[in-house]
Amino acid sequence: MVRQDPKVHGDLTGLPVGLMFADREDIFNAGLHGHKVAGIFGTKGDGGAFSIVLNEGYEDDEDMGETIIYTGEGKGKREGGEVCHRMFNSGGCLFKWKGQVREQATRASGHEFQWECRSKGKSESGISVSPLDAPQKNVETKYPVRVIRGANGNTKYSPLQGYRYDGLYDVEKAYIEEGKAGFKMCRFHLRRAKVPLQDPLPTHITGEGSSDEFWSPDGREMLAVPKLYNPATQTSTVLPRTIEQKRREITGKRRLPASVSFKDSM
DNA sequence: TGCCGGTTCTC
DNA sequence: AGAACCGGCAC
Repeated sequence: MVRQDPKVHGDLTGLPVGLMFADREDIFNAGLHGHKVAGIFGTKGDGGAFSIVLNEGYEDDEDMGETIIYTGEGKGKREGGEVCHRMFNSGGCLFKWKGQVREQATRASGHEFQWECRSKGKSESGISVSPLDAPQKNVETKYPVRVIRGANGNTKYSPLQGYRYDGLYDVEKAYIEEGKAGFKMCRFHLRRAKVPLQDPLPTHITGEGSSDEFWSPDGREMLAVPKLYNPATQTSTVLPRTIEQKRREITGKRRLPASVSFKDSM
């Protein structure tokens, strides 16, 4: 298997906008994103992040298509020096504390532990965000980041299954702010890059996700069915019919707000 | 939904 | 060694 170097700023050859991936492993094997779990790949030393995966890991995320507010994890130190921070798959309720993940996670379901963390971990000096501060470097270097959206997202810009490469975004701002769970969070304002000229952002026709028409990756026509990339063969194929059914199942489980209307999605 | 094993990267 | 927007399966 030929895996492209993920430590490249910008597009990768043969991986156009709109291309779908089955899971994080395929994204990794293609070289589009250099981590199998983490959402941000790249460090300050790399000149900034190379790519990010947007998959609704944090409740503070806001995805507006052309613009994105991406929320990295906040981390703070308590007075005693213990480090506590919010875990990515937590729904904002679980915490990791001095390696005692499970036990503390259970305790963290109560308000007391949350308060203990948030109240003691506020000082700016106590905030450690590496490597989540990588996008701050992108603001300086102007390097865009590759954005991959996952199906856990809850907007009309999210794929209905798997993951999709949505092209390059510029990092306009990067700062630290207190998130909804009371932690200092790294927040990045992303805007879809104009240069180089990119294919249109793949978007559902309806806000309900009842249609799966995406823009084609190479042209300007609409595709009835998106293409799935196989890193092993380095080929992309139209998704088979059986997955079409699965897609409908996923569609039924989507948590799109009732306020989303057809008009909103245009 | 919750628990837990596993992989890759960076320090 | 520690941390990260997985993935799978049990309950």
